[in-house]
Amino acid sequence: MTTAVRKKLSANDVGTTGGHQAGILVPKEKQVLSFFPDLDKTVKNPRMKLVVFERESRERWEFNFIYYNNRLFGEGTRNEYRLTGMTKFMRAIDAKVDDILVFSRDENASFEVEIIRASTSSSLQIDGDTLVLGGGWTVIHSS
DNA sequence: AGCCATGCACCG
DNA sequence: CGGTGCATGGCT
Repeated sequence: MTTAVRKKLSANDVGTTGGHQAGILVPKEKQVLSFFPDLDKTVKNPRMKLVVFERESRERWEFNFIYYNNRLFGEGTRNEYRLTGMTKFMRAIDAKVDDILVFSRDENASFEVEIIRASTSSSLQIDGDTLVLGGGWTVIHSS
Protein backbone atom coordinates (compact mmCIF):
# COMPACT_ATOMS: atom_id res chain seq x y z
CA MET A 1 0.00 0.00 0.00
CA THR A 2 1.31 3.34 -1.04
CA THR A 3 -0.07 6.58 0.16
CA ALA A 4 0.57 9.85 -1.55
CA VAL A 5 -0.56 13.41 -1.14
CA ARG A 6 -0.48 16.02 -3.83
CA LYS A 7 -0.38 19.78 -3.35
CA LYS A 8 -0.86 22.39 -6.00
CA LEU A 9 1.66 25.11 -5.26
CA SER A 10 0.73 28.70 -4.46
CA ALA A 11 2.99 31.73 -4.94
CA ASN A 12 3.78 31.72 -1.25
CA ASP A 13 4.65 28.03 -1.37
CA VAL A 14 7.37 28.55 -3.93
CA GLY A 15 8.64 31.68 -2.21
CA THR A 16 7.89 34.35 -4.78
CA THR A 17 5.69 36.55 -2.62
CA GLY A 18 8.41 38.17 -0.60
CA GLY A 19 8.05 35.89 2.36
CA HIS A 20 11.20 34.83 4.16
CA GLN A 21 10.73 31.16 3.63
CA ALA A 22 9.14 28.84 1.17
CA GLY A 23 6.91 26.25 2.67
CA ILE A 24 3.42 24.92 2.53
CA LEU A 25 0.42 24.76 4.79
CA VAL A 26 -0.80 21.30 5.69
CA PRO A 27 -4.54 20.99 6.24
CA LYS A 28 -5.80 19.40 9.45
CA GLU A 29 -7.80 16.75 7.62
CA LYS A 30 -6.98 13.34 9.06
CA GLN A 31 -6.20 11.84 5.67
CA VAL A 32 -3.38 14.29 5.14
CA LEU A 33 -2.12 14.49 8.70
CA SER A 34 -1.88 10.73 9.01
CA PHE A 35 0.47 10.72 6.05
CA PHE A 36 3.00 12.78 7.96
CA PRO A 37 4.65 11.79 11.23
CA ASP A 38 2.75 12.35 14.46
CA LEU A 39 3.51 15.49 16.39
CA ASP A 40 2.87 15.80 20.10
CA LYS A 41 0.03 18.30 20.45
CA THR A 42 0.57 18.56 24.18
CA VAL A 43 3.74 20.55 23.63
CA LYS A 44 4.00 23.95 22.03
CA ASN A 45 5.16 24.15 18.41
CA PRO A 46 6.37 20.56 18.10
CA ARG A 47 8.58 19.97 15.09
CA MET A 48 10.11 17.08 13.29
CA LYS A 49 12.74 16.76 10.61
CA LEU A 50 11.42 15.14 7.47
CA VAL A 51 13.96 13.41 5.26
CA VAL A 52 12.76 13.35 1.69
CA PHE A 53 14.26 12.03 -1.53
CA GLU A 54 13.52 13.62 -4.86
CA ARG A 55 12.19 10.96 -7.17
CA GLU A 56 14.20 11.79 -10.28
CA SER A 57 17.55 12.92 -8.94
CA ARG A 58 17.49 10.84 -5.75
CA GLU A 59 18.73 13.96 -4.04
CA ARG A 60 18.24 14.05 -0.30
CA TRP A 61 16.42 16.94 1.31
CA GLU A 62 15.37 17.81 4.81
CA PHE A 63 12.15 19.66 5.44
CA ASN A 64 10.54 20.56 8.72
CA PHE A 65 7.09 19.44 9.69
CA ILE A 66 5.83 21.80 12.38
CA TYR A 67 2.62 22.21 14.31
CA TYR A 68 2.33 25.88 15.18
CA ASN A 69 -0.20 25.63 17.96
CA ASN A 70 0.31 28.60 20.29
CA ARG A 71 -3.43 29.13 20.24
CA LEU A 72 -3.88 25.95 22.26
CA PHE A 73 -1.76 27.50 24.95
CA GLY A 74 -3.55 30.83 25.04
CA GLU A 75 -0.45 32.55 23.76
CA GLY A 76 -1.45 33.46 20.27
CA THR A 77 -3.63 32.77 17.28
CA ARG A 78 -1.89 29.89 15.51
CA ASN A 79 -3.29 26.43 15.10
CA GLU A 80 -1.89 24.99 11.91
CA TYR A 81 0.57 22.51 10.46
CA ARG A 82 3.28 23.67 8.12
CA LEU A 83 6.09 22.26 6.06
CA THR A 84 9.00 24.70 6.12
CA GLY A 85 12.63 24.91 5.13
CA MET A 86 11.80 24.28 1.48
CA THR A 87 13.36 27.39 -0.04
CA LYS A 88 16.45 25.73 -1.50
CA PHE A 89 14.45 22.80 -2.74
CA MET A 90 11.89 24.95 -4.51
CA ARG A 91 14.67 26.85 -6.21
CA ALA A 92 16.62 23.74 -7.12
CA ILE A 93 13.68 22.16 -8.89
CA ASP A 94 12.50 25.53 -10.18
CA ALA A 95 9.02 25.06 -8.80
CA LYS A 96 6.38 27.34 -10.24
CA VAL A 97 2.91 28.33 -9.15
CA ASP A 98 0.38 25.66 -10.13
CA ASP A 99 3.03 22.97 -10.31
CA ILE A 100 2.10 20.01 -8.18
CA LEU A 101 4.23 18.48 -5.48
CA VAL A 102 3.65 14.81 -4.81
CA PHE A 103 4.72 13.32 -1.52
CA SER A 104 4.67 9.57 -1.35
CA ARG A 105 5.57 6.91 1.13
CA ASP A 106 5.19 3.15 1.28
CA GLU A 107 4.97 1.37 4.59
CA ASN A 108 8.02 2.40 6.60
CA ALA A 109 10.04 3.66 3.68
CA SER A 110 11.39 7.17 3.59
CA PHE A 111 9.46 9.98 2.04
CA GLU A 112 9.70 10.87 -1.60
CA VAL A 113 8.83 14.09 -3.42
CA GLU A 114 8.19 14.52 -7.06
CA ILE A 115 7.21 17.60 -8.98
CA ILE A 116 4.67 17.58 -11.74
CA ARG A 117 4.86 20.66 -13.93
CA ALA A 118 1.69 22.61 -14.45
CA SER A 119 2.08 22.09 -18.17
CA THR A 120 1.80 18.33 -17.84
CA SER A 121 -0.50 18.09 -14.85
CA SER A 122 -3.47 17.27 -17.05
CA SER A 123 -1.90 13.87 -17.50
CA LEU A 124 -2.26 13.10 -13.82
CA GLN A 125 -3.36 9.54 -13.46
CA ILE A 126 -5.56 8.25 -10.76
CA ASP A 127 -4.83 4.66 -9.91
CA GLY A 128 -6.50 4.22 -6.60
CA ASP A 129 -8.99 5.86 -4.33
CA THR A 130 -8.44 9.55 -4.56
CA LEU A 131 -9.79 12.13 -2.22
CA VAL A 132 -9.87 15.73 -3.28
CA LEU A 133 -9.61 18.23 -0.47
CA GLY A 134 -9.46 21.99 -0.25
CA GLY A 135 -6.33 24.06 -0.65
CA GLY A 136 -5.18 22.16 -3.68
CA TRP A 137 -4.61 18.92 -1.78
CA THR A 138 -5.38 15.46 -3.01
CA VAL A 139 -4.88 12.18 -1.16
CA ILE A 140 -4.29 8.92 -3.01
CA HIS A 141 -4.30 5.40 -1.63
CA SER A 142 -3.17 2.72 -4.01
CA SER A 143 -1.98 -0.85 -3.88
C1' DA B 1 -9.21 27.72 6.05
C1' DG B 2 -5.53 29.12 3.18
C1' DC B 3 -2.31 32.22 1.58
C1' DC B 4 0.50 36.38 2.47
C1' DA B 5 3.71 38.84 5.25
C1' DT B 6 7.27 40.43 8.84
C1' DG B 7 10.39 41.47 13.26
C1' DC B 8 14.12 39.47 15.00
C1' DA B 9 17.94 36.26 15.36
C1' DC B 10 21.54 33.96 13.31
C1' DC B 11 25.01 32.97 10.02
C1' DG B 12 27.72 33.27 5.84
C1' DC C 1 25.18 43.28 5.64
C1' DG C 2 22.21 40.42 2.88
C1' DG C 3 19.88 36.18 2.91
C1' DT C 4 17.40 32.62 5.36
C1' DG C 5 14.61 30.54 8.96
C1' DC C 6 11.66 30.84 13.30
C1' DA C 7 7.58 32.11 15.15
C1' DT C 8 4.10 34.84 14.75
C1' DG C 9 0.22 37.91 13.03
C1' DG C 10 -2.65 39.71 9.00
C1' DC C 11 -5.69 39.65 5.18
C1' DT C 12 -9.34 37.57 2.38
